[in-house]
Amino acid sequence: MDKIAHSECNKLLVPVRDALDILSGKWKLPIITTLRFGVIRFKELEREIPGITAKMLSKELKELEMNQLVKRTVLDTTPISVTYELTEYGRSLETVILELGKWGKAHRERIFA
Amino acid sequence: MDKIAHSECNKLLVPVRDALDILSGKWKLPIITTLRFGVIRFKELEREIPGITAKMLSKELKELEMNQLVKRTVLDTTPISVTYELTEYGRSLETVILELGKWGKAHRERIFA
DNA sequence: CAGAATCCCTTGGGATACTG
DNA sequence: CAGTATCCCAAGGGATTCTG
Repeated sequence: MDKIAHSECNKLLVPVRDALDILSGKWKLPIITTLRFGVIRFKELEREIPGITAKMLSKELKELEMNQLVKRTVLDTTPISVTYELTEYGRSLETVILELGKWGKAHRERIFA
Repeated sequence: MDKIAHSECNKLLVPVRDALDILSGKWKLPIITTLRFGVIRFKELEREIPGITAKMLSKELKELEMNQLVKRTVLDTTPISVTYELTEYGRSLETVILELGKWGKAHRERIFA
């Protein structure tokens, strides 16, 4: 257990934390997976994700947009409507989510057995 | 956006959440990556992970042990010492952590550019 | 040494009401 | 419709003290 180990350890840890932060929280995952189905309006998202409040939805979408994972589009209707969709980049999360799901599925089977 | 979509969505979501829960929190990741270096005693872990308190270390190790990721061994010394190590199963997390790290690294480069 | 117990503060997130 | 503002509560986690 030396200092070298630590600095290498941290080099690994920081990006892992970055990825984890993006997926963390109660609602990021439901929002992302719902957006996999296409271009969806705010209200529609709110209805599709049981239990979420407008406040949380708005806040999480803003974060996802800042991370370039989601694209926000304002439509000039009356009243206005706003749509959200995954960016091409956002879809790159699919791999890592699938990997998490694979491990989680195996884990679940192992623990309940 | 129909009901079918939702039930399939949830089938995916639950295991992903399971995996995420295991990695979540401030200290699980540092603990796991530190344990990659071998069999380590409680106090030594506490020293190796800057900022962690005994309370948090104890609590997180207990959770990891419950999930069969970590093995706890009590040594009959005076005073007693307790060692922790990753189980073979615990090492299976490496793949998913690496996957997260890969995405996180690319993301970091994308955002700061 | 290896923790458990206690106290306290900060953060995540819910409920409700309001606005352009 | 698409949010924002405010208030509030529960959980996560830190500091300190205590024990076998």
